[in-house]
Amino acid sequence: MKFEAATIKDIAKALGLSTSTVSRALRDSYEISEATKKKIKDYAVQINYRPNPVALSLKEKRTLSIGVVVAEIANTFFSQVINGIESIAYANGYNVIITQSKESVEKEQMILEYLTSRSIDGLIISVAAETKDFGNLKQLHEKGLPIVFFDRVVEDIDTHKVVTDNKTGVYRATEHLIKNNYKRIAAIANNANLSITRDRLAGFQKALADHNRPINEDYIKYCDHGGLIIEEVEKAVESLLALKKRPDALILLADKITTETFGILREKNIKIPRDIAIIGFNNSNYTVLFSPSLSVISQPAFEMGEKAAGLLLHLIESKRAVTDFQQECLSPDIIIRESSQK
Amino acid sequence: MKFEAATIKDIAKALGLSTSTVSRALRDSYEISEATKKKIKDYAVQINYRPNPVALSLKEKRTLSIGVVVAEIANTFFSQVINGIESIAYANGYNVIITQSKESVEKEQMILEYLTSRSIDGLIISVAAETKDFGNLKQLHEKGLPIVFFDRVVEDIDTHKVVTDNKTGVYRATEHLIKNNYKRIAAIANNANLSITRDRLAGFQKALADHNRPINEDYIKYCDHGGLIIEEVEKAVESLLALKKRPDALILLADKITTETFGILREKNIKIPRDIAIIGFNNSNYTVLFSPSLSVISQPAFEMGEKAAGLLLHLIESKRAVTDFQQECLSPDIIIRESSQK
DNA sequence: TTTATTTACGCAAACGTTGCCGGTATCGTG
DNA sequence: CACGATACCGGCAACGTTTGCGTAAATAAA
Repeated sequence: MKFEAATIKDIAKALGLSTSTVSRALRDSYEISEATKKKIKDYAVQINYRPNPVALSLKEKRTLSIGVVVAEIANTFFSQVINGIESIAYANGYNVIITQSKESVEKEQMILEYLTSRSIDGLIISVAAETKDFGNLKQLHEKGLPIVFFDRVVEDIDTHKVVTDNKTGVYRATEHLIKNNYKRIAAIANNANLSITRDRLAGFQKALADHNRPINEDYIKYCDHGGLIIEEVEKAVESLLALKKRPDALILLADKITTETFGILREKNIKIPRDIAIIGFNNSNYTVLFSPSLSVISQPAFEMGEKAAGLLLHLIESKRAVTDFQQECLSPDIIIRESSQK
Repeated sequence: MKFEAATIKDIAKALGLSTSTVSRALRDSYEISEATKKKIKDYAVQINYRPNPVALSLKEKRTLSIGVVVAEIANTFFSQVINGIESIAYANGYNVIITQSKESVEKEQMILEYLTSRSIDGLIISVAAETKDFGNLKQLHEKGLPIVFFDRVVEDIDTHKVVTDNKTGVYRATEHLIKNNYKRIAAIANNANLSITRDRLAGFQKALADHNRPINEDYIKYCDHGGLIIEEVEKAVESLLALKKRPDALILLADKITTETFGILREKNIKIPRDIAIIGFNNSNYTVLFSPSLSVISQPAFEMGEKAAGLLLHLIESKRAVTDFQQECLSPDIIIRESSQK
């Protein structure tokens, strides 16, 4: 099954002209007479001619498309970021290729392989939870591929980054729990590799320290796949519940972990917030419909996408190598609902 | 900022060979001596050579990528379908370009313009709610672009289609409401243009008829943007609530409409299911966490994606024009929870 | 009328790759 | 020793497009 489209050659042949004349006419060159231009343009419309972007890319060495790698598009946070990216990209004539790593280092590697072998002009990425070795990303960056990180950034690659102020966000959320008189606050975090995990835990521990609470390592659990595997969340929750001094509040440091923990606690018939209070990261607008309604730390996802795309386009279109990289840090919203107050 | 990658020419020049020799060596042609092959391959590894897919595409007239158009990736149903598509596509060496129409006919048009101007080998699409005129899709199809429809299909374009058995699903859901003794059952549907709207309403009306219930047009409301605009859902709900004979049950015929109606009713402090029962399409796994938990019609989304991708790849790779098109019809799951029974 | 300038177009190369058609050694066979 | 066969490699064209350069004809200036 073939899908043959009209080319500039077809037009040239049909009209007895050269391809260069046709090309120039379509681009409104002054070198072509009005009469010829009209003839060519009319015929182009008639046969519904579209320039071949593949040929253009080969010649211009650019594809006018940018690659986006997220953990999972079903995650509301990421889909909102993508919406932000698209809004800027489309407005500037760029297309967006969306891909998901599913938190897998192998899949991420595959995706990068495909995206970067010259089919994108730049990359916006939030790295997979599993990934420890950023050698290939670093290599791509050194070779000159414009990269912007968002959310989960790689600290030792020097480029633009867009993040939420995770530390402050978690600090305030923890403080909220403390002020509501919760005594034993535990945290379930994403993979310890991730920048967001470090920042969020830092906020958690600082809040505890500032309020003279002990920091107990037993009260911090990790889900290495960001909650993508339900069992790891179950294991984390159960090990917390099994503690002799059982926590009376949980702070959940990743979107998927938040909703899954909620589901697990309901399943176990543990009353929220009476038995255990919870607050956690989440960008879904469904959480208000939960029972009890869920207190969340919500990130300015759309804005993050816009910012990241803006920075990337700037990188792509700047003639000379950029050396002055910025780290945008946006404030999260803390939305207090029923799940975190008695 | 440039991102220059190694080419076959670079290898040829460095080793004093011709590009054709290098090309053949890399593809393990018998015409090249083992010694030369080794030299070339070693050097290729050393400079991290990757074939340029853009050049390949131009030459081979195929891109090994397929385009996917959905209404909104944030919609769980669509993201599950995408996961299904990806699983099949990747396994067959194809890449997937994900795009969203946001139910807008203009955006859909733009996307199709980009995707089809020779940068994809085939298309999987669920059309936007707004779209009435399928002329361009039809044209693309006639020109030979392999297309597979899923979910929202276009009846008068003859190609493979993958759908849920919407009529039966809604029939059974409506029957469930009837059996639970609900008397005045209303429906809120998506745009009347859509195939799914027709099928779902058909199931609704047949169930009513089969149980000797009157079919009242006032009890059917439409949201032309599939619930993407919250106000249209509010308007639909309010006009139903304003009826002298107010409905005691709602059946919601689109994913987004379901969750939004739920939110609106809660906002209005209308008790579910005491005041009004609801059941509706939705694929999110959060609905079980709602209060009350939500009864839903859930579609086999992942499987739909797999099927659609399989059919598309078959279309793409078949040598001769395919004329025998099939319509796969998968059964939905009806999950009864608290929101639809007293 | 001759010369200079403009107008309007064609030719060819290039982007990176593959494949067809060659060609030149080297080898084996008679 | 002559011949064909084989092994190994290069040249060229092509995919669709743009662009620098060349050039003929048409027009303007002298």
